[in-house]
Amino acid sequence: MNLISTLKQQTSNCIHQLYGIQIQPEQVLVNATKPEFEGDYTIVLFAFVKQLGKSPEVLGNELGAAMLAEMNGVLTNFNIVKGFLNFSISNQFWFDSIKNASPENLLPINNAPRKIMVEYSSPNTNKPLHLGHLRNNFLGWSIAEILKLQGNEVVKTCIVNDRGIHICKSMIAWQLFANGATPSDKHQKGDHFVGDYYVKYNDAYKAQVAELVASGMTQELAEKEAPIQKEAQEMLLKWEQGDVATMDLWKRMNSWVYEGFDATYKKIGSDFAKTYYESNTYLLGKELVEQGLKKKIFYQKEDGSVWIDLTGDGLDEKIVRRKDGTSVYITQDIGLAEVKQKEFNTDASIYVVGDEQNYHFKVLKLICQKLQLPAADGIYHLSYGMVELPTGKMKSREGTVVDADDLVEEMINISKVKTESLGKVSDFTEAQLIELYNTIGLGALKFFLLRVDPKKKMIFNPEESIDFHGFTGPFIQYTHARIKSILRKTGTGITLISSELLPLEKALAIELTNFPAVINEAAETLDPSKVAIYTFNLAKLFNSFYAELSIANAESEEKKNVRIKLSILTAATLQKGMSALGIAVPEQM
RNA sequence: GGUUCGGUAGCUCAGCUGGAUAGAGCGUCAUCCUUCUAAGAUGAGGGUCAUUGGUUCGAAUCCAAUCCGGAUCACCA
Repeated sequence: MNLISTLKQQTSNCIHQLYGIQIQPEQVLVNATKPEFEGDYTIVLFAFVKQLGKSPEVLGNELGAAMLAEMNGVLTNFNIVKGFLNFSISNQFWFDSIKNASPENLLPINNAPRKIMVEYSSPNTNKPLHLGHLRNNFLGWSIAEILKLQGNEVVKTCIVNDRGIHICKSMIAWQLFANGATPSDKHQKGDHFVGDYYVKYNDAYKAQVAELVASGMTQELAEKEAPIQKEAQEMLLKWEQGDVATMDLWKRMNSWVYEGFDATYKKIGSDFAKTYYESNTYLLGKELVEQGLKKKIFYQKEDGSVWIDLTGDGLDEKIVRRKDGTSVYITQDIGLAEVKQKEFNTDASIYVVGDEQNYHFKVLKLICQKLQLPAADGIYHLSYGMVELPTGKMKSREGTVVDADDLVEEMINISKVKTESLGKVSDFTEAQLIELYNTIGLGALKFFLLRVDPKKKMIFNPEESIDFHGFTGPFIQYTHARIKSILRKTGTGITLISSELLPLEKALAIELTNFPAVINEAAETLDPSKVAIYTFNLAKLFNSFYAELSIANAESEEKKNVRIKLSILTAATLQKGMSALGIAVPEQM
């Protein structure tokens, strides 16, 4: 148990002993004492003043004395300022915490590990990945890692939206405009190649609509009647009927896309225990719709389409099968939920999907519950905000998307230029340099996307390149490399006897003990930004410590050893924290 | 219009289970490399916490109303 929990528990115990009143430990507010006051931790007394009928002064003195007796050796002193009870922690306590800690025991202890699925990435096969997908991929990966660090078993999965009208659009455009060209003919990544035909489809569609409107048709009707649109719809129908030629083209174009995706995934470090394809799950979805229809959970309209009425739950009516019998988005997600649960039998299933689909997941969970699927209660939507440009939302049709591959490449290039200009790695081999540029470039990008609260939308300005100073990945990577450099010189074989800690040493010791709590909090709130902020603060604190106090030339051997141990622990904690964000830390940079 | 998320320094964001004088980073200005990696450190400057009202010993934080912005309420996925 960490010190803060102990303090809460003891406060609860002491109040019970003194006044016979039960206060839950969670109700006790323990803060780090503000620097301008004496002490390390503060208990806020106001909350109990009324309940106990004591003045803050009296309560503080009685409680303080009781706590001091109870936690003899840990607490050395207390003082009261207004309603704040400040405790000083003994030097020995912090010294022991440094002494007993090691890179192997940094993580929280989990007595009730769970099996959790994290589904993320979920691309469509009609366009390449963009900046928004990167946020998704990094978030999904990071959440999985954080849950693992917390001691859970994690299964990473991906659902590929490989079917549907949007794929048919690319296919139609390819048939019409490609003259049989392939990605290798054009020296293009397959996902980019196919994405270009999706754009071509939209251009053609727009042109046809404009033409029809010019000939006197209403906009609304023109949008329905555009010939290319009808072709796409027919193709979807043919696809669902298993038409051989259509299936062949579909498989061929998808294989191009997958090649492209694989290259990107490899570069950014995304991986999956299992990849699902919507083309495989939608049929089960249709089957579940059939069952739901029999159980009268769904109902059929006159035109043959199937619906569920969720107005009783404060939502709307929702279609689950079209009148032509084809399935919609939610149909396949119902099937997928069932398939995943059968295959992995997880306690919870986290879907990393943008907040534009909040409604969809509300509906999905509700339908699964009504169908009494075992997966239903474990469904959790990790909703994240869109990445926007200063000019507004990214729109593929208007050419304002930031392409994932381009951005990654650019980041790696910038890190190369910066590294070369600093000239600190002249002893690296060519292969080591390439690895380093990747580590720093991706580190900057991942940290940038993970450092903000997932649920908030964020703004990315392509004009201003992502920073390498301050609250950034490279700053933390640099701090790590710097520590490693020092440790290479000082060695790490040390024995700690005792030492009076200086303020900066103590501050570092305190911050280090917070790591398990941070991991737990990030895991519970599914929020990697908590880890990003913590690692940044730790690195910053170390840098102040480093600037102020010499490690190799410390005042005494004992001091030197304490600082080496603090350095070892800081480096290990930074490494673990960054790994939770999917970011590697170099030994030298 | 319903639902929902947000509005904190010039910019990007923390802080939100109510607690002491609201914090970082970037940018601006100033200082520090013959001494462990300056991708660093130290300091200065910068705020009607959208607005109004309420709850309370105490509100950026909770409640209500209003204003502004996003998402969604699709037979797109």
